Amino acid sequence: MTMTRTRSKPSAKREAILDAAQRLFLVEGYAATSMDAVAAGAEVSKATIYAHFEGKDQLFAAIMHRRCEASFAFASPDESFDAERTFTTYAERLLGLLMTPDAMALYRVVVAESARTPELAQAFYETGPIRGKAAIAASVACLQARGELATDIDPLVIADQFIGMLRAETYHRALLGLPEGRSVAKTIAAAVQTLMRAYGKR
Amino acid sequence: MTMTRTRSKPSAKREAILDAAQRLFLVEGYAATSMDAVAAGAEVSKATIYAHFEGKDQLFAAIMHRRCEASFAFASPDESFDAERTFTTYAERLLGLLMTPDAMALYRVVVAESARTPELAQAFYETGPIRGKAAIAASVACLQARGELATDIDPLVIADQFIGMLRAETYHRALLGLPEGRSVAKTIAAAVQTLMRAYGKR
DNA sequence: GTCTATAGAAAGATAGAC
DNA sequence: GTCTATCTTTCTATAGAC
Repeated sequence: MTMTRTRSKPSAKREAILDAAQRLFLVEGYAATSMDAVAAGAEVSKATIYAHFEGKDQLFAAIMHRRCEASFAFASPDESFDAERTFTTYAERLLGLLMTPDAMALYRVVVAESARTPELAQAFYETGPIRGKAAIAASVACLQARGELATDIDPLVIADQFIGMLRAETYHRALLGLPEGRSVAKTIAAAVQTLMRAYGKR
Repeated sequence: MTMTRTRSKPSAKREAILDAAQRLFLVEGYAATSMDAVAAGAEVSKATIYAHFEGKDQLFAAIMHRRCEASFAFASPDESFDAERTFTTYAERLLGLLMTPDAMALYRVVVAESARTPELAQAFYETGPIRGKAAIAASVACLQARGELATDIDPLVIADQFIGMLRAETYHRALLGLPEGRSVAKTIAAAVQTLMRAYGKR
């Protein structure tokens, strides 16, 4: 009752600040978001923000952690699926996540700040991409053990290549705010086909 | 002799401004680079910058065009190469280009600004990535015609997937400023192998 | 913890002389 | 075209009352 650790008590104001900051950072970007705007959005005074967070940097870091934790909670496909269906399911889930406006906006800001704030980029990479990749690699290893995929290739390499193909043209255009090129469905189908032709055992 | 079109006369001051701006934008990022800093770097007054460029936006756009034109001048591999060697050569040239600190810094800024300046992202995409992709797709079509690659696949799809695999983990980590994971050489070898296993005709 | 009010610095852009 | 000097705005951060 006497303790008041900053992190443990999610006061209403604190949550309001986080919500407003998330909305603004992801829509406007880091530099273009002012603390005044966050204060206005949270209907809170600026001084209150500084009572809860050390500064703009820390506030953004808090947002990023929150988003990554929420986003990359990644259910694996059913283990009874064959290789093709496993890949397809992963692809749909991954792109469904990555193509979210929020996820793309977060990624834009992380990329932009990575040159000046490597810790941020590292935290992002470890709570985000690495977990997705590990999940896919684990499934690949499982499929290899079952004899559905060739075994003379590192599961991590397959996972990287798969994610790379999924993040090619279609995702890339969306990230840059350009009109859609190839459809997501075609991108997925093509990536799955390539991996199956290269490493499938049927 | 009487004409003084802004673009045609590359005055020394103008070049100095562009050089200083390029260095600063790519190292510090767009937002973190002030016009004062550019002026100081170019040893020129701020007013002179505004005499040559409409504002910060236009200045950055000029930098980006200059870089893209210079970077993506992309020689195709020898036509006598087989598929494997063609892919490998492209991969080395492409990653040699993309992994340049300058190229990564430019890409970071373009990504960051794309949400607020779509024209910039579009100009980048068209002077940069699209040209690289078209060059690779053309070579793929040529290899298909020679019977070295399967013909039941769109050359553009192969080009996209190839670039995607090359830009996966290794490049991605570098972009985010993280320590190197897999080596560039291994990434290239693995991507070429996957494409050859899937679509090679030997 | 929360507010009002403001400090203090830095930014983008321009006026006017030469 | 180029400069010096300055305007105006906006930003992060804080002091001090409650």
